[in-house]
Amino acid sequence: MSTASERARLPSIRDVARLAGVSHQTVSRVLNDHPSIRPETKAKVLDAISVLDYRPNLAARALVTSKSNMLGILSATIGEFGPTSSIAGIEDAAREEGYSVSTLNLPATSPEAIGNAVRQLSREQVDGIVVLAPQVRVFHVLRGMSVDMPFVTLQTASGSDGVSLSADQVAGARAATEHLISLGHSDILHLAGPQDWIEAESRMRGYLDGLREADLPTFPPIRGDWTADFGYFAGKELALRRDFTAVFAANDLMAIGLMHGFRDSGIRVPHDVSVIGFDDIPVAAHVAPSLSTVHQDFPELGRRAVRILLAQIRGEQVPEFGPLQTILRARESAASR
Amino acid sequence: MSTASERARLPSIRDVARLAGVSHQTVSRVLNDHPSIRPETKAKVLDAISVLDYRPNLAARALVTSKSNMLGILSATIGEFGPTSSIAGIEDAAREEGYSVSTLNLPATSPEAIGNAVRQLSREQVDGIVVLAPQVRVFHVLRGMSVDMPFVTLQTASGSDGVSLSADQVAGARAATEHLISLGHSDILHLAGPQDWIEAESRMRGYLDGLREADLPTFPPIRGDWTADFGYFAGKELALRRDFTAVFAANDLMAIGLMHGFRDSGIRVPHDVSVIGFDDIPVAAHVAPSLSTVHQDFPELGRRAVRILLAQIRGEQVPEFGPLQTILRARESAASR
DNA sequence: TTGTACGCGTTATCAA
DNA sequence: TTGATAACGCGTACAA
Repeated sequence: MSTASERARLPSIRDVARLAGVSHQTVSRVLNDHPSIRPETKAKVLDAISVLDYRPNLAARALVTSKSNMLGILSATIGEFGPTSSIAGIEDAAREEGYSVSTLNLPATSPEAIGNAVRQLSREQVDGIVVLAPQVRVFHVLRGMSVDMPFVTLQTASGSDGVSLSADQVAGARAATEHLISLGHSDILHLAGPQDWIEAESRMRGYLDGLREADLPTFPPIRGDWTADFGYFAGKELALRRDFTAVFAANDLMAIGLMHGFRDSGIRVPHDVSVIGFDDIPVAAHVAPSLSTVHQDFPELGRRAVRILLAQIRGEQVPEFGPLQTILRARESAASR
Repeated sequence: MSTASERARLPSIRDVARLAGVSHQTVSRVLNDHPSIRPETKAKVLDAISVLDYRPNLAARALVTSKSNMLGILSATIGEFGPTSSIAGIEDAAREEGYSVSTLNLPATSPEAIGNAVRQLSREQVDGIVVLAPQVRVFHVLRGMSVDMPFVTLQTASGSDGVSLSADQVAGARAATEHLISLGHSDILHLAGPQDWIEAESRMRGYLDGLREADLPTFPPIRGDWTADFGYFAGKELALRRDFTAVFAANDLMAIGLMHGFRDSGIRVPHDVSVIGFDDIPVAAHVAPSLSTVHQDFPELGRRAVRILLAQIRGEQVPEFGPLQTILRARESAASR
């Protein structure tokens, strides 16, 4: 039985050097692919490394280089499908590039909380931060506090000149709206996301653009909170006014709740009212009626964010991505009048 | 405009010492709450710290203490609701205790992949690991390779003597089964999770226990993959045999897909067949018919894991938690015959 | 109660 | 191509 106190010290670069019969500095050069090193020396060193199962101490390396090979994720989402999928993409892409990932969930979106979070991440020496904080205010606070570190936001706020990217939410929302229009609907409501959310704004804009283009009347949006529960209550409320034949919900969860509310109020979807959502969550195709929605590739978004961030960190040319395509998935919940 | 090259060096412990007129060691003592230090000295130091906005360099600290104040999460799940919610709980609890969190998604469950992942985390000097790798084989590999670090698994494999915890899956599954029995069903199928998954085994055992207790016939389980798509195809298949009146699906996603498959086959839920799921995902209450299921508190699971892990790391008494309660949520999809 | 000297494991600099 | 030496910022041991 080995106890903690007996635990042997891990081999250091000097142990490797001793075994290989070189200086520790030569070992360091091998580790960092330094060009000028004789092949046979390199072989000896690599040999010693594998014999000792040596692994460089990342803390020591971070100390001297003041680079941690670590990326931070600053997240202000609770566990929704989209952001969660993007985070997986971020982590995978980062690991592929040899970076580890430190995740931090914002407890609040107050400027102080954001400041603390960034400071914490900076204390951890992360080389860059990916921000998944879809609230507009987080975005502004971040810009205001002049973070001394490269960072990328996954959502594009309007008028942002910083580096950021996103799927083309506006186009997707517009496609959803146009789909409803093409089915013959002219009185289309929008069940929007919360006031402060960038995505909510984009999707609402797409909705407004679509209607305006078709010279159709717009309605003041209903402000939701992304949850299915809210959608349900909205459905019950909307059942009392019947001045519409279709609803575009800003996400699938609200759309599913909405259909439930309609169902409980005797409104049949799509017979009486058509519904379309956004995100294409895994159950969208399986609810009754199956939910028309707009698909987007969340993990790819995360991967792109990492590529941009790493380019910034390394001082390389920042890649230009076109907007990530969204795909309309027409299903049963939206039908012609 | 300040460029990277001009970026000032962050203040070090010596800068603080100089400003406070003490030695860097005294500053260190203040930072670590050393008992013997004169209040006025401490005040001077704290003052200097705030003037300089000094923050200790974590890499340097990690180097000298060989503790990183960082926890690792080893995850082998793709983005399902349960594990994702638990991860959020882990992160929050860890941050509250002053630990940062490094997440690593397993690309595969092969022994090599697991070994690499653990080594990577150990290179990062994490002080402990929370394992969310619900596959039995991951569990075994981990036990076999004698990890030189404290670790906790979120799932309890049968016969495990290591530290681990989980909600009482067996009891929950049994409650689900008994619910169906109490509704008058006697021919109850089980749509199980994948062979290798600990949760799948537990839920199946609960199913079997429930039926055996009631002296009812058991059926060979159908092995699914947790996805709604699989549930759908299972529904279409099962529609061809009508030797059952109820199905217990091992998770909500499969249950929802299953109901879809039944619907497409002309089988009405719950009129012809009752269905019950597991997990209580956010849409469960809103699909049609609303899905009976078993609720569990995933974030709390994560928090408990952190508490256990930290106790191990600190050499404290490891807290004993009772099994996390599961709660039956009876809804429309399961009805009496 | 405080300070000095040293070492943690690595990379950078300069000389050989 | 290689090696000696000096940092990096902090905590620990010991001395004052």
